[in-house]
This record gives sequence, structure tokens and C-alpha cells, in this order.
Amino acid sequence: MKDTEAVFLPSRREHSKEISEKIMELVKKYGERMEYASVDEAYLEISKKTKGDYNKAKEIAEKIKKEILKKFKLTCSVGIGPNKLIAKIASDFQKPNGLTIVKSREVKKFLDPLKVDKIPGIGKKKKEKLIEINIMTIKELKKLTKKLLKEQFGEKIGAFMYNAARGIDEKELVEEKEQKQISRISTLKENTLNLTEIVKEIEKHIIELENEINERKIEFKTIGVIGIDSKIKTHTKSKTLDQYTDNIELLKKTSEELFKGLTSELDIKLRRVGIKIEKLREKQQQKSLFEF
DNA sequence: TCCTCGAATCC
DNA sequence: CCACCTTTCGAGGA
Repeated sequence: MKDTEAVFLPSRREHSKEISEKIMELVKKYGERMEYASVDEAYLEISKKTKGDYNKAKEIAEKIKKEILKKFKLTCSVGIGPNKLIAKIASDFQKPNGLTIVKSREVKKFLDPLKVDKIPGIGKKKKEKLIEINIMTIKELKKLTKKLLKEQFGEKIGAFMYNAARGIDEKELVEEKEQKQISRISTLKENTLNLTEIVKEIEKHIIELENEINERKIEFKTIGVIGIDSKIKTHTKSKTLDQYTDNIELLKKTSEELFKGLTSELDIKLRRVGIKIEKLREKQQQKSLFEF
């Protein structure tokens, strides 16, 4: 049984990605601009079309939901709001198959009673830290000063939390996001620190990366390896090359060296190992002799 | 200011 | 719920 599942998983993922792309295409026609947030999430800008009329926005949302249901037999959840943050929280509000509208003047009323972790970016850790100081809801979160939030959570995250609690989000839609890294990670059959075993596992990932690198004609400048030990602690090592490359042998060699360094510093066995390339760019035009 | 490492988040 | 994947941030050092 397990084997069967394993065989079907990759193809199913491919398939769902295809469907996702078709749905995204469909959605995009309803707005002015769209941001692909993930395989099953997108932001659609309709402010010009609706000119702030939420009734119009609602009609659009209903049409989208209907068309997706008809063409793909799938339901989806939609959130409508004055900015991406509110739209996102609204879309999470009723799931599945929801449609939540939050007008500008309703933002405060909508956010106040929600638990802090409804804000995207506030997960388990920040939630716990806030609970420590008796902050559970967004209304309570607003009692904290920007200064305190920055001290406790850092400059950027603190400012973000301060604004998010007030429904403030000025971020524009990003239509074309460029991917910044490609990684693969997997769980070992048995935990180990043995370099040969690890390299064997990483070999598989490198083959996958090689395909992607070739298909997309990209180059990378940084190579990183990651190990997660039996206590679920993360260990990483990375190396930035002095030039961009698409050399797979170099990727192999470098990752092995990085793992050599990584494992030598550890006395706890690794459970999962992975590899990543970052600082990506389109492969440059072949240099002409002249340029060379 | 860049690099490295790790934590946290999300899907 | 877990495994996997991506991104972003922060700290510390070069």
C-alpha cells in the first residue's frame, strides 16, 4: 500500500500544478493585475474596475467561484479587502468555499477579535511569545508600542506586526516574482553521520536539480547543504562561489565538502539531508570571442 | 556591506 | 498530520 502511494505522489503533484495554472489563468482575466502567491493562492487587483465598490467586487468573486466550480469541480475561498493583508486574512476566515468581504471601514471590527496568529507571519513561536505577556487577540496586540515590538521581534518584523494589527499594509502586488533558490531535502532511511551515506542521498537531489538547471537555463552562485538532526535541529553550511556557474560536478564536489565540514562538527546523527542552490540568474549569453 | 548560519513561517 | 519546499529575517563576523 505504501509503495503504491509513493509511486503516485509525484505525478499527482505535477497534475495539480497544471490545474493550478489553468485556474490562475482564469482568475487573472477578472482583474487588472495578479500576484501568484503559491500554487493555490493568488492576489487579484480589481481596484480600478470596482473603484472601491465592494458590491462589484463581490460579483466578481462570485463569478470566479462559479467558473472554477463549473470548469474544475473545485471550490475555493475568496477574501476581499482594501489591501493584500486584509484580503488574505479574510480568505482564511471562512474555509472551505468561503467569501468574506471586509470593507475599509470594517477592518478594525474584523481584526480586533481575531487571535494574533491569524496574521500571516505570526506562527507558533511568536504566538507563544505573545501569550507569555498576555496578548492573545489582535486588539490586545495593538496595546504594544512599536518600540517594544521592535525590541522583542526585530526591526522589520516588529514594524510589520505593529502595522498588521492595525490593518495597515502598503505592499504592492508583485506580478513576476523571481525564484531565489531551489532546494531538495529528504529523510534518510536511517539516521547517520556517514559521509558516504549522505552523499548517496544527496546524489538523487543533485540529479533533480541538474534537470531543473538545464531546463530553465539558469546559473547559481551559492551552494548550501542542510542537515536536520535526530532532535530536529537544523544545521547548514553554504559557500558562495566567486562566479556564477551551472557546473554540476562543481555542485557535487562542493556539497560533499560542505557535508564533510558539517558532519565533522556534529556528534548527533542526521535524520534528513538536503541541498540548495541560491543566487540564481538566467544563464548569460555565450560570450563571444570579442567580449572574451 | 557581504557572507554564513540558523530560526521561523508557510505550503 | 507529516514531509517537503521557499522565503525572509536577524545576528555575528569578515
